[in-house]
Amino acid sequence: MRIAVGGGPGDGGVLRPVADDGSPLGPAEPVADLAGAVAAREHASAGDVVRWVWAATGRLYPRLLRAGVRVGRCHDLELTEAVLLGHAGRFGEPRSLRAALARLEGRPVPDDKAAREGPPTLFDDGPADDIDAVVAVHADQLRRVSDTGLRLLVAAESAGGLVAAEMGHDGLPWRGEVHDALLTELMGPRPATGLRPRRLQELADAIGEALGRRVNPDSPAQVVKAFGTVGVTISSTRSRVLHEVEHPAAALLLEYKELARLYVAHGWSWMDSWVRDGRFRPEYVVGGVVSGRWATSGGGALQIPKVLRRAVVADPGWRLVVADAAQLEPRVLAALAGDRALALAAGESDLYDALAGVFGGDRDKAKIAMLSAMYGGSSGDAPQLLAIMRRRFPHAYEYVESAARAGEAGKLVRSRLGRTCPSPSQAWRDLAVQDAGRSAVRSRGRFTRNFVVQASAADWALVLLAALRRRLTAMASGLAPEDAPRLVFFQHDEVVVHAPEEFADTVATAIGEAAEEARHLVFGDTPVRFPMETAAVTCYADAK
DNA sequence: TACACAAGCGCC
DNA sequence: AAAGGGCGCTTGTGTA
Repeated sequence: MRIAVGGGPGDGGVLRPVADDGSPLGPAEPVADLAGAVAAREHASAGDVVRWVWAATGRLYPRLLRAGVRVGRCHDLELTEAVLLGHAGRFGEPRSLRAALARLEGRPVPDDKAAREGPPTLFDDGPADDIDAVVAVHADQLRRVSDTGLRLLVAAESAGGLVAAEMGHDGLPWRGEVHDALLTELMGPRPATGLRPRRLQELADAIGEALGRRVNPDSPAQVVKAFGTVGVTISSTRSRVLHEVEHPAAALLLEYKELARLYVAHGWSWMDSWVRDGRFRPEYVVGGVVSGRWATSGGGALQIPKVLRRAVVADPGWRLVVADAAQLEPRVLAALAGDRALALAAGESDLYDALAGVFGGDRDKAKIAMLSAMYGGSSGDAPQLLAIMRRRFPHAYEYVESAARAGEAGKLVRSRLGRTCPSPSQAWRDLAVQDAGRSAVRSRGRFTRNFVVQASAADWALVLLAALRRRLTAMASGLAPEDAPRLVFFQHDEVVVHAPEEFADTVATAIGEAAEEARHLVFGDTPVRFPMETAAVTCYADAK
C-alpha cells in the first residue's frame, strides 16, 4: 500500500492512497495534523506496510521526527528523479517535484533553486508540494524504474533518505567536555576571539625566528618566499614536501599545520555550531557524491579527525556498536568482475594478507597493486605490481581497464545497481579529439575506472544500511523510543549503532546479517565475502 | 565588499 | 619527468 503525501499549511498536509502502479485509489484527503495522520496510518496497517510517497524526505521527514513519528518505507521523488535522470545520461538536470512535473508535461523546466523558492505560501517557508504533482510524478517514475531495472537502487536510495534524516535527528553522542579537554591538552585553553591558541602562537613565533622574519604560517605564498630567503627552495608547503626539508622551521611548520587544522576545522567554534545537548547532529546529503556516496552539507561528519573519536562516548548503560567492512572496495571489484582467483583471496578476513604471497610476500605491495588498479595509479612500483595483477587476476584487471577505456571514449559507466556516472562536458569532448586533450582523456579514464568500484561499494553500503535499519526497527517495536537502538553514524563503509548494552550482541548480529543480505541482493551468487569488523565499545576511539 | 578559486589536509 | 579516485572545510589571494 502506498500513500502519497502533499504539503499543506502549517502542520497540515494532504494524503492520497495510490496503488502499486501509481494510480489513485481514492480522493485526496486534507489533514490538519500531518504527523498524527501519518502515525495513525503507519500503525493501522500491520500486515501491509505503507510506502509513503513524497517529494523530499530531507524536507518532510524531520518535521515528523520532531513530532515523534517514524515510518518504515518511503519513495522519495527527488532522490529517485536524480537516479533516473543520471541513468538516462542526463546527470545534473533539475530533480525537484516541480521540475519533474514540468518535464512530464512538456513545459519549461525550472531549475532546482527556483523550484524550491517557488511562489511564496502563507504558512510555510517553502512552496507546498502539490498532491496531484506527487501522484503524477510518482506514477511516471514507477514506469521508468520498471523500464530501467533500477528498482533496488531506488528503494535503497529512499531508505537512505530515511536513515539520513533519522541520524540527523538522533545525533551522534558527543561529549563536549572531552573534546574541550583534548583541544586544551594539545594547544592550550580556548583563546579569546581573534587570538591563536597558546601553542599555535608559540609555534608561529618560533617559525618566524627560525626563518629570520615574521611570516603567517597560514599563507603558503609567504612561507615559500621565507624559506627562499634562508636558501631553501620548496615547491609548495604540502606536508609531504616539508617532511623532506632539513631546515628547523620545517618541523615547526608541520606541527603548526597539524594543530591549526584541528583548531580551525574541528575546534571550539565547530563545537559551538554542531554539538548541542550532548549530540553532534550533522546534515547528511544522500547521494551527494556522484558515486552515490553520501556527502554532508555542514559539520563535516565524514571528515572527523580520528583523534576526536575520543569525544564520542555512549550514554551510561549504552554501547556504541561500531562496524566497518574490511577492504570493501577490492572485494567489490572481485565480485563485480567474477574473478575467481581474487574472490578466493576475498574469502579471507584480511584480503591483503591473503594476496601478499602473490606480491613477493609483501602485504603493502598487494595493497598498492589493488589501489593502483582501482584508482589508475602509475607511480612508483605500480607498473610492475599491475603487471603481476594482470597476470594473476586477469578478470579483475580487465574489468577496471574496460571501465577506463569506456570513460576515455566518452561513454557512461554504471555501478552494479545501475547508478550512472555523469556524461563528459562539451568542453571535454572538444578537448578529447586533440593531442592536447590527452591528459583530460586519461583523467576521465581514471574517474570511470574508479567509479565502477566506488559506486558499487556505495550500492552495497546503502543496501546494508537499509537492511540494518529494518532490523533495528523490528528490535525497537515494544520499546519506548528513547530505549531503542539507533543508527547514529554512517561513513562510506562503516556504521555505528548506539544501543542499550543488553542489545549490543543482538545489534552486532544484525549488522552481520545485514551485510550478508546486502551481499546477496547486490551481487547475487558470489563467493566473495564482505566481513564486518564489529566492536561494542563505550568510546568510539576504542573500536580499533 | 563580495565572490570564486587555489592550497592544503581531514575522511573514505 | 611524472603521471591515484571521491568528497568538505577553512584560510589566503586575486579579481570584479
